[in-house]
Amino acid sequence: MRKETLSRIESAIADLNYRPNRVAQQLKTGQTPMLGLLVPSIVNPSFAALTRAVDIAAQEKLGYHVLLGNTYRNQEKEASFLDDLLSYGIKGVIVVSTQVNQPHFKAAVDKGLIMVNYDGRIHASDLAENTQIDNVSMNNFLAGKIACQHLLDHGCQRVIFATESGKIISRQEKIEGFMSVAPASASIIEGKAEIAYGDAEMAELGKSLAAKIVRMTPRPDGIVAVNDMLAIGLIAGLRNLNIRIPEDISIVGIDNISLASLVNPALTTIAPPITAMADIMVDRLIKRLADPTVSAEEYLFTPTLVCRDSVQSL
Amino acid sequence: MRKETLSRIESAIADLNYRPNRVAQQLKTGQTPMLGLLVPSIVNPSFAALTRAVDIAAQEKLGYHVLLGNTYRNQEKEASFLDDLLSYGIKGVIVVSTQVNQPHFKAAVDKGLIMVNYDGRIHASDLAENTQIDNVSMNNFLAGKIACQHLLDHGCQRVIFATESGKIISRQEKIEGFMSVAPASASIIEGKAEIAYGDAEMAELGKSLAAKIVRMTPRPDGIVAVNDMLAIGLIAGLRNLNIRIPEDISIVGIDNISLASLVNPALTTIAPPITAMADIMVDRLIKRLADPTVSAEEYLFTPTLVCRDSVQSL
DNA sequence: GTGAAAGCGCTAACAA
DNA sequence: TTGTTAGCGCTTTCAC
Repeated sequence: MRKETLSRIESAIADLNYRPNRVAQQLKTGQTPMLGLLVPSIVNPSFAALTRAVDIAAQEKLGYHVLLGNTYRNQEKEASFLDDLLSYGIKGVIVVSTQVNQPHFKAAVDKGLIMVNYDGRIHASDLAENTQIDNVSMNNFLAGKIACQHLLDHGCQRVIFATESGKIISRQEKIEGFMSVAPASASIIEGKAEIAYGDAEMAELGKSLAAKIVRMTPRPDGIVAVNDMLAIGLIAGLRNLNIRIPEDISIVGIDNISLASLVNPALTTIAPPITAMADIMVDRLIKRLADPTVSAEEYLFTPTLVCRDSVQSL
Repeated sequence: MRKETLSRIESAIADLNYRPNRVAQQLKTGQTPMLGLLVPSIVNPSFAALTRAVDIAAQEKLGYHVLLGNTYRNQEKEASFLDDLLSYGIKGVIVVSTQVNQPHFKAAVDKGLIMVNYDGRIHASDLAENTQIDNVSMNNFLAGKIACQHLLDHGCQRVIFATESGKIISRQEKIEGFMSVAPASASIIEGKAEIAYGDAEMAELGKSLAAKIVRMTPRPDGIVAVNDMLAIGLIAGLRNLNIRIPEDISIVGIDNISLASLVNPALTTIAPPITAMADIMVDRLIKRLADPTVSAEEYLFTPTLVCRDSVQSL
């Protein structure tokens, strides 16, 4: 166009203080720069950290905003959030720590939602084949294995795995990884948390498991906790019972939430690469939004050990 | 309408699997059931807790969704989020812990955004008069006063107030409340946190202040921390220096984040009534959205003491 | 290179 | 009580 025309337009824009109306834009094009993010509860520090990573990935590179949904592990809330996304014209959603092979998720996919599942709770292979949902998670087997191996390397003889009960796949895989290197005597200790979405229940469970652990004979000298919140509760509970950490018992968590560095002693843990994982999730969504024929895939990320002070030194 | 007509419509709805398109609805009516929420960082537990409270207030009662914006204390991000809200047609926003008398906020209000400020950083009186922004915060003076009084009641003789430096109004008021009941010898100890939006910097500051505190003569026996994260850092730092909490030094925080009950010893703190505060904020937004002539007001909420284990018993 | 017009899916006002 | 239509602000196609 002629630069004269351009400047005429630009002055009109300035004159009228014109801002394009995205709603009209969206009505016309069917596109909106938003993504949905469905988490059990934003108050859980590990979901908060993931939310930040997703927000940055979406916003920084693509100018997309993230519409957050808390499910509080309530199926109706899940279903209604998915419906709302669709009616807002938002077509991409990341679903966190939830079993996405349930009917309401399938229905949403059928209605056109592009979905990626983070930290899925069913076998990824089942997922991709049947449901066209991407799966992104850390290699949980490896996480359990690295954690256990670290304890063994630091002289632990009697290791156990502490977890909430319930057979979701990520827990199962962590346990298998743990068992793959643990001595035959190793055992699993578990209990049921009150509610499964909040922020403190997992730590409360840790406190109650601590009481069980001190009564074990022989007493364990190394614990892998299924996640950091549980590990933090374990530390608090064990210290209350006059167990020294790490002198008497070493503890390794999984997740590397920011709190891990703040507790006393600072928690040694296994860290998933959340920035990279968030990047991939947003990428996949954008890619499949642009071309819905792209098929779902599985992405497995390698976790790393973060050494702090909750494991006895050599 | 005739019930016959109604059923004809309903069967058509079912037939076509009809779902109203909110985007078109919004284009027509100019209304959308969404609110903006601008926080420094969702990873900070106290903002996460507030976000949950706002989400519940908006969703449960009104079916509104919340669009979350993280500013990371970056003015450009603030301004661009406000612009985005406007272009999405979202007209109500809650701005958290930010100085809303800055030009980009005023500009957004001029363009039609209805704003409420939570935990504002300027005098509420300045705000309401000039800018048509509601102000909702806890009575910070009272928080500081209650905290200090609790220490005195439990036999502390040499109390200090620990804070990040910088003269924002909420800090100032907490200090004034503290001073209103503290003995003349009481002092303020402060330091600069590295970054002001994250999750761990405040706790790091606490650790570094701990070193200063042990060197004070006479050594304090009671500390009010400006917020819980600082208090938690203080506890960690002081324990590393072999100070016993609460036997040697008692500590009171402010905020009552969920972590407060998890640290060792569990933190005694001052709790703002965030559910009630979130309810009022959403209410105000809805009310003023419906009738923009309603003028801005200030709401001051009374905090309560939550006793745990970080203050010596009598 | 520029301007005009149709239409996205809905609501609200009006006509039948 | 029911059916029709204009128009929200944009993008896209087409005519000029």
